[in-house]
Amino acid sequence: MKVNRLYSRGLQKIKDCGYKLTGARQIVLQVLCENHSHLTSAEISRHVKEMNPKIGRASIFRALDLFTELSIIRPTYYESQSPHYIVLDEDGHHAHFICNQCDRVIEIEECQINSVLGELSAMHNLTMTGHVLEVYGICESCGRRDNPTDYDAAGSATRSN
Amino acid sequence: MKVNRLYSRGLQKIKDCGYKLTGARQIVLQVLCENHSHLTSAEISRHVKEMNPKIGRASIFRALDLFTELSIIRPTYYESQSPHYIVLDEDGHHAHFICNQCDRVIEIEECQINSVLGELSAMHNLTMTGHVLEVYGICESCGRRDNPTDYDAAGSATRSN
DNA sequence: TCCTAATTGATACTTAGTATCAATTAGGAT
DNA sequence: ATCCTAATTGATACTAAGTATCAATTAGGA
Repeated sequence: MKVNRLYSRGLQKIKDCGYKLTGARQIVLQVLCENHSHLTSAEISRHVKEMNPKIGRASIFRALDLFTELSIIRPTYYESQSPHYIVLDEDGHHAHFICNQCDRVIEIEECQINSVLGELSAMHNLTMTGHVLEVYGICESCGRRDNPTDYDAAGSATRSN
Repeated sequence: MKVNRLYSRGLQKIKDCGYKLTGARQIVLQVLCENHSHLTSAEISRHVKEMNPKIGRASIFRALDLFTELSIIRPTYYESQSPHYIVLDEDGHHAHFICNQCDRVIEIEECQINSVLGELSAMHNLTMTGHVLEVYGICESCGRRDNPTDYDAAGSATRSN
C-alpha cells in the first residue's frame, strides 16, 4: 500500500536527520500520509485530536514545520483559505489540477515536466530538488454541462448578486 | 514599461467584470504590479499605507480576494509563512524558482511547459486557464560555494544547534 | 537502567483575516 | 452638471491561526 511506503520513508527521513521519533510526529505524519493530500492545518488538527486528544496544538504545528524543512511535505496556497499541506513523492515532485468552478482537486500522477525543468535548471545553473505544479481550469464534468454536478459552484468571476 | 501593461490590464478586467474602479483597488493593484511578485499581505498593507494611510486593512484584503477571483493574482504558499501574492501574466501563467538555502526567488520568464500541460489537459479532459509552477532547489551562487553570499542561510535540513 | 538534551503539552500571547455597519463614493440616469 | 443608489469603504470588534515560553516528559544513546 502506497500510504505505508510514504509513511515509512518519512519516518526514516526523520531519524536519518537526527530528529527523535516521537508520538506526536508519528501521528501527524500518519494523518498526512493516510489522507495523503490537501489538508489544512485545521483538518490535520482535527484528525490528530481524534487519534490522540492529548497531543497539543503547538506540537502539530512544530511537526508540520519540521516535515516541511525535511521536504516530506510542502504547503501550498489556494483561494484565500489556509495553506494545504501535500505529501511529496520520492523525487520531491507534486502536481495537481484545481477546478475553478467546483474547487475539486485532481492529482496529476504522470507528470512529464521533468525534461522541461531539466532544461530550465541548466539555463539558470540551478540544482533542482523538487517542484510543485498547480494547474487551474475547468474540470471535465464542469466543462460538459455548464453547472457542476454534486459540487458547489464557486469562483464565478462575474458579478451575480 | 511592463508594470503599466499589467496595471492597465488589471484595471480593465475590474471594469469589464462590472466592479467599480475605486481608490483602494487602484492602489492595491498598483502596489502589486510595481513590486510585481511575492508580496505577503503584510508587505502589501505596508506599501498601501505609505501611499495612502486612510485606506483600511479590510479593504486591502477585499481587494486581494477580488483580484484572486478575477485571476489577476494568485496566492502561493511557501515555507510556513504568510501567502505570497503573485501577479499572473496574460495567459494566467507563472513560474518561479526558490532556493532552499538562501530563500531567494528567481522568476522563470521563458516557461516552456505549455506543451506538456497541453497533453495533460487533453488526457484528463481539462480546460486549462493557468498554472503556477514552483521549483525548489539550490541556486547558482549557493551551489558554487557551499555558503550563500549576501543572503541568510536558511532551511538547512540537518540539525545544527 | 540511567542520563540528558530534545521534545512535549499547556498557557498566554500576537497577528492575520473576517463580519458588521453606518458613512462614503463611483458611475449610470436624468 | 447634478442626482441617485447600490457598491464599496473605513472603523471597530471579533475569530482563529500560528508562535513564544516554560516546566514536565520522553527518546534513545551510554
